[in-house]
Amino acid sequence: MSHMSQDELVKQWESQQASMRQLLVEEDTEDWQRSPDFTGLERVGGVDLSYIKGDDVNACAQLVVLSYPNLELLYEDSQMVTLNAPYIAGFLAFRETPYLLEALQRLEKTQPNLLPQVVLVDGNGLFHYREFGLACHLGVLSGLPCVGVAKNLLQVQGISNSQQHQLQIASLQKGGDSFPLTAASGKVLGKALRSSDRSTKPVYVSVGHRISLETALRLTHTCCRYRVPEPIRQADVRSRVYLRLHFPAAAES
DNA sequence: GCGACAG
DNA sequence: ATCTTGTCGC
Repeated sequence: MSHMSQDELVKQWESQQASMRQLLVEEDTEDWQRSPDFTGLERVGGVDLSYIKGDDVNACAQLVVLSYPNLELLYEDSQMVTLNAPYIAGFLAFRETPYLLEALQRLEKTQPNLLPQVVLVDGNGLFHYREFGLACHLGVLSGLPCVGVAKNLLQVQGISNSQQHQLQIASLQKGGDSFPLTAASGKVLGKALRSSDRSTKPVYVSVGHRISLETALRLTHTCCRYRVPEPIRQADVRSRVYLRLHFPAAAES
């Protein structure tokens, strides 16, 4: 395994994505998802990894669980991890998923009553080269409903950061406004969402697993106090604080 | 060769 | 992802 070239590794990974892709569920499967006000939804998870500058292998994996709809912290877990896989665009999941899964498993083992009913993931879901981004990967392996929320546009399947795209962004008037991200095939892979009235730059929402795009969009919007939805923002903030606390010297060299 | 490249 | 201070506005 360690003698594999990056070329062979990528082929291996592509094949794994293709097989897991068949297990993906792109529709609502939960009762709360059908409710106009998400009645029955009480816990939303957020996951993220924070990195140390100039360090390719040490990172902090973070899971938070917030109450819904008040978005108050119910649970958090920070864990230093050693990364095995390199970052290659289109294969982020192979780098990060193992540690996010471990965090979910620790929670399931110790306080199963706090398991999130849906997880917001820092990265794309279906909006991906092969329609199987990090949020899909984590969703299929955990079995939990997942939503992908990316902060930057991934230019895939004919979708590009063109003048047309910029005009569409400019046309978003208020928080909750959105426009579809349509692949060359005609399939809508995700939506660009103006997440709050104050933010100009949209976030890119896509289906991870066991949720429809419309529901994913509505959920993401209702989780936004700022541009980045609160579960992901909290995971990001708290994992950074953890690194500062445990690796204060990591700011040198 | 040039531009893109989630995190 | 990470590097970083100030600045403008409410």
